[in-house]
Amino acid sequence: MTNKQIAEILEEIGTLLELQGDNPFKCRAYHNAGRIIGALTTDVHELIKSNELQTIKGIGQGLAEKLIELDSTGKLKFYDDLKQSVPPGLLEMLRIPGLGPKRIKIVYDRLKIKTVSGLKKAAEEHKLASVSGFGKKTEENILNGIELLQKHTDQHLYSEAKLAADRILEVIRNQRCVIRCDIAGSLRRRKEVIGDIDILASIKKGSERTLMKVFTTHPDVEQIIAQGETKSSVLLNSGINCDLRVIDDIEYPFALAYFTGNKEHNVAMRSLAKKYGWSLNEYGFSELGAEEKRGKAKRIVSCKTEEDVYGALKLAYVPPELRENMGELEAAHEGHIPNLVSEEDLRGTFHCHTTYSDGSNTLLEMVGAARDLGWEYLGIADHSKVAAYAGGLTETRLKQQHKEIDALNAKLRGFTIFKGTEVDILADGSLDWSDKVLSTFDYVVASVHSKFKMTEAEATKRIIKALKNKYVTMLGHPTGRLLLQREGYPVNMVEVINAAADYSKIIEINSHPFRLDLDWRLCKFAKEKGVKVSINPDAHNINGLRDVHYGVGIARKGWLEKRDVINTRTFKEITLLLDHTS
DNA sequence: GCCGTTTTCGGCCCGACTGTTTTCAGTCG
Repeated sequence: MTNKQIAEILEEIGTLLELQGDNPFKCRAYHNAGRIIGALTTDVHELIKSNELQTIKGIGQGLAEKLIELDSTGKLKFYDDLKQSVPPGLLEMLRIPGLGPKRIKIVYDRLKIKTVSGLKKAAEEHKLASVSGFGKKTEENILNGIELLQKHTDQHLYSEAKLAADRILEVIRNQRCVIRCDIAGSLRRRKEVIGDIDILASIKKGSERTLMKVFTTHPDVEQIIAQGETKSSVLLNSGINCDLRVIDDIEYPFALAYFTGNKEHNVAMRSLAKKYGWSLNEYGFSELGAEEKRGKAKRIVSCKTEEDVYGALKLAYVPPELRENMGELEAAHEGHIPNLVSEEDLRGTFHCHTTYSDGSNTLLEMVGAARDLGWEYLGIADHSKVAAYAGGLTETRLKQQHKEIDALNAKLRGFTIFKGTEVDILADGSLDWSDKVLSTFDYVVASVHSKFKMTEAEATKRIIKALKNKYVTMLGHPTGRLLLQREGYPVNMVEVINAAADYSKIIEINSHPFRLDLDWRLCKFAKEKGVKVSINPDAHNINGLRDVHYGVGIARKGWLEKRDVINTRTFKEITLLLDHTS
């Protein structure tokens, strides 16, 4: 059993105990343990073998015993019993914003409601308001919450979908009958949020059934939705739908382009083909007017790769990320496709938390992980003092952290740790650190973490006031939608970016879900205004560092060129950029 | 559940907000 699987079980135990109304500190102990195990770099199995499990802070005797049972038998009786006693629908109900374990327990105990649909019905029939502690407004909020939940239920983060898809792809690719195989669809275009996974494979003739069998019996498959010779659909245990399509190799580049999309890009490609007197579909180019049926139309242009398909239309290759019919075809025609940011370009990142505040890895561990990624620097930005919920630093702790950073920097060769902070922008737009404290940082990320129900004008004013502070380098998670399935505060990003340009501030982009489409447009506008962006994962552990690869910065690289992103510059240039804080 | 200890039991993160109450509980970050 992997650490990640163990971590998920511990987290779930914590949640189930909450739903049972167990001691909140006990619940927290399980959640803590889950987080800790999830961030470990050593396998739990190894720790058990070397008898070191209980040396980890947060793992005591009780948890150690459970982990040993889990490790040796692959099962945990305590967990299985717990699952039996809590209806699975209650876990689903927890995902409704504004509804927590206490109130779920109340509706379950009093009204015997154990599913989201049951809850919805009860709210619609105003049965909830009769329960003490519930009122009209709560009913409305629950209904709104359910609507929001259902709207996003079929959406998945790029990072999660990519991991799930890679596991399938690896198996398919290794089949002897497979000639070529790729991820297509929105996942290939690296959309921040995707609906389902599309996989395309070309195979040797006659092996369709074999491959479909391999696909539908993959260990990650939870349910087969459809199984045919050219297309099969499954539901993965990650909750994501996955389609596999099989085609002849000669059609591969056309099919790959077709199934990658997006739709608007495909339409534009087809109308361009028309200008050359051709018709383009997922099987190839054919003479206009001769597109009776697949295989019958004469293939008039032979293409081995997607590059050939674009080339046939006198276009430079368009990277999947840009295929949105947002001007990329014109750019490809003129040979102006931008030099996009890639993972290899990243030299470091600025928004990282450690155990000094709410991170789950130590400074040293974070630095080690960054070096393993081949980076040249890491910026540490732990929370400021008002963020007590996130273990915000006191000035004493801050001094201690700076001392530790200085000592490490003195030892490290070819690597630099930057002293940063994620300072709270307080309700009135002032900052949570004094100018004196702010002057001790290499850079300052300023973020809003409180009073989310602001009007757009209030939020914008608050942020712009913070940007005026001469010590602020960067605006943290700017678009104000902090969490999955939860509304944040509206911000007038046009005004904010204009202010960022006026005060030469950097705008951070990162992988917070459901605000990423906004970030994409934001990046484009920022570029036009000459505002630099910084690709930051808002990492809370060493695994989070890698999220930068999945985050908007890379995922939706869009028109972002290397020169527009500070993290991709050489170390020397970054220090220059940071200089304006001093 | 864990942790730390003046060692076997008491404390465990806190402030804002909301909607329900009539002084507070639940939820959130």
